[in-house]
Amino acid sequence: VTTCACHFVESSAATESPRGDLRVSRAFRSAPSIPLRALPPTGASTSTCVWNATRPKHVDKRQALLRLKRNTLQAALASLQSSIWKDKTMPGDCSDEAQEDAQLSYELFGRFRTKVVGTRYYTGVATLNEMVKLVREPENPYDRNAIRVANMRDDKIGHISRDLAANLAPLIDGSQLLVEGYVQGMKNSFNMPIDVICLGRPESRELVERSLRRAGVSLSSADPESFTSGTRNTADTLSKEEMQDRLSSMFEDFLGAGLSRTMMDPRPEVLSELLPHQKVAFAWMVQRENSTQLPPFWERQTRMGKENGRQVTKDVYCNNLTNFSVPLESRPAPLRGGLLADAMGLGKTLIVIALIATNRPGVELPPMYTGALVKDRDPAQPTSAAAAAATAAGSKRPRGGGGGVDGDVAVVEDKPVTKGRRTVKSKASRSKAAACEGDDDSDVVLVSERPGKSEGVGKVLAAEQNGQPAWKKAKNKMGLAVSVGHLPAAASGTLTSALAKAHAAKAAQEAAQAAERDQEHITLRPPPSDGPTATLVVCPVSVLSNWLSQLEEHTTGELSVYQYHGPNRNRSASFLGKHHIVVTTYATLAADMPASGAARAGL
DNA sequence: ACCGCCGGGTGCC
DNA sequence: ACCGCCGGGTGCC
Repeated sequence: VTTCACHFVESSAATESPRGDLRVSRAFRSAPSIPLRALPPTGASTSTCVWNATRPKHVDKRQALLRLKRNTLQAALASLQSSIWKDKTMPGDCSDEAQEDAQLSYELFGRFRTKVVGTRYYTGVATLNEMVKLVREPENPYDRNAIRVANMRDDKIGHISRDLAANLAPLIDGSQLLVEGYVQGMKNSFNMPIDVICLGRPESRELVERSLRRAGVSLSSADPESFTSGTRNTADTLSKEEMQDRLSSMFEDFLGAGLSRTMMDPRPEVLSELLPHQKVAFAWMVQRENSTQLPPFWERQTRMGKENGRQVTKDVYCNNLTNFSVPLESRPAPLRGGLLADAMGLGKTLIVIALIATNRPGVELPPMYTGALVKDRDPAQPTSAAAAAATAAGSKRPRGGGGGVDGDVAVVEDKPVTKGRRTVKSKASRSKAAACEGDDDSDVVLVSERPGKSEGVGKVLAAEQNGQPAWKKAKNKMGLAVSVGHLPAAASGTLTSALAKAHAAKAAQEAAQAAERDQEHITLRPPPSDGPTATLVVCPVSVLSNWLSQLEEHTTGELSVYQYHGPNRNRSASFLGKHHIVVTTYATLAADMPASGAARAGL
C-alpha cells in the first residue's frame, strides 16, 4: 500500500461517512493534492476553519482571491497537520466522530519570528515567503528535542535553535501545538529568518503561550492583514443568509465557467445506465485520473535574477500556495485523481464503480462525447435533489445509446470527442464555458461542438426564458441544489473554509491553465496495459456492505470482487492482485501497516 | 581573583 | 557571526 497512490476520494456528507472512501490503484502515481469536482463539498472538507475574513465588498477581486488563497492554505494546513497529528495520539481509535471533533477544535494561536540555524550545513533552498516544514527529529544524536526545517520537497535547510526547540518539542510531541514556517528573509551563510505559525486546540493555548514565553518569544497576530491583533481566530458561524449567498455565488462560478458537458458511458461490465450528470462526473473522473496536467496551484512563472552580475530570466514552476518553485526541466508530477463531491444520493458510488470498471489496464476506453442537459418539459415533475437521488440510486436502466430522453434530464446531442485513449482539446472546454456564460438567462442551452474547431462558441440550438438564471435551473435539474438551513452549526466553519478552498482552487486552476496554454492539448495517459489490474477500495466499516451490494447490483460477474476484511482475510499479494476490486476498511489497512508507516500515512 | 574585564577562537542539532 | 558564548590571560591608580 505504501507504493500506491490514492486516486479518487469519494466524499460523503457527514451523515454518511466523514472520511470518505478511497480508490487506490497501483497503476498510477498521484500528486499530493486533489482538485474539487464541485459543488457542495459539505463532507469533503475536514479542515479546521481558520478562515474568518469576510470578503470585502469593494475590494479588487484579485486581492480578495489572494486573501482567500492565503487563508485557505492556513486552513488546509491546520487540517492536514491535525489529522496526521491526531492519529499519532490515538492509533487504535477509528472513531470518525472523535476525529472530526478533534479537527474542528483547532485554532490559530499566532506567529513569532525566529531563525533557522545551521543553514551552512545543508543545501535546501527556500526563497522569500516560501513555506517550510518544521519536523521533529527525535532520533537526532545531539538533541532529542531537535526540530528540522525543510522546504516542501524535504530538502533540509537547518534546525530550530536548541533553546527554542527545547520548549517547542514537548508541545509538538504532546499534540498541544502544530507549527509551520514561512521564510521571512534572505538566508545568510549561517541562518535564515522565518515566521512560525502556531496552531492548536483552544484549551492548549495558555500552555503554549507560557512555554513560548519561557523560550523568550511572544506570539503576535498571525496575519496583520487579515486578523486584528488579539482576535482569536476561530471558526465563525455565518448566518444562513450569508452562507446561502456564498454557496450561490460558488454555484454561479462553477456552473457559469467550469462545469464540463463532456460525457462518457461506462464499459459493458457496468449494468446500470448512468444519468446524464453521472456521465459528466464519470467522464471528468476518467480525464482526471488519466490526466497529465499539473495540480492547479502550480503555475509557470518567469523569474528575474542576477547571475554573475548579469540580468537573467529563468522559467520555473511555482507552487503558489507554498511558493516552492522548481526549474522548468523538473516539471512536478501531474495531478491525477480528484474529489468527487456530489451531494448525497446522486450516485457517487455508482460513478466510482463505473470508473473502476472502465479505466483499467488492458481494456478499451469508450469514447467521450459532448452532450447538454436539457430542461424537463413537465413542470409538475419534482426537481429536488432527493428526487434525482432516488432516480439515480434506484434505477437499473436498459443500456442504450446516449441521446434519448432520460428521466427529467435528457442528452440531446452526442458527438464523439475522442476515439478511446486519445486527447481532448483543451479549447473544447473553454468554448463550452463561453457558450454557457453567454446565455445566462436561458434555462435551456444546447451546445454543439466539434474538437479542433477553434472558433469555439457553441451553437445555441434552443433557449427558453422564464426569468431564472440558467445555473439555478441547472442546479435543480442536476440535483446539485443544496440546502444550508439544516447544517449543524459546527459544520458551517468547515463549509466556509471549503468554500474558500473552492474559490482559491478555481482561481489557481485558471492560472495554471493560462500557464499551460502553450500545451494546446490535455494529454490523457490511460493506465498502461501491463499495469496491475486490481483496484483497492478503502472505506469505513459502516459502508463496506453497501459497497459490496452496489458492486453486486451494478456490475456483471466479469469483475471479481474480494472483501479484504475480517480475521480470515487472505493476505497473499498475488491472490489479491488477481481480483479486479478489493474492498477493505481503514481499520484493516491500518492494522496491516507497520505502526510507523501507518502514522506517516495518517491512518 | 572562588571575581570582572579583555580579546582571541569559535559557531546547528 | 558587524553576533553570543567559551575559556585563557590577566589584575591599583
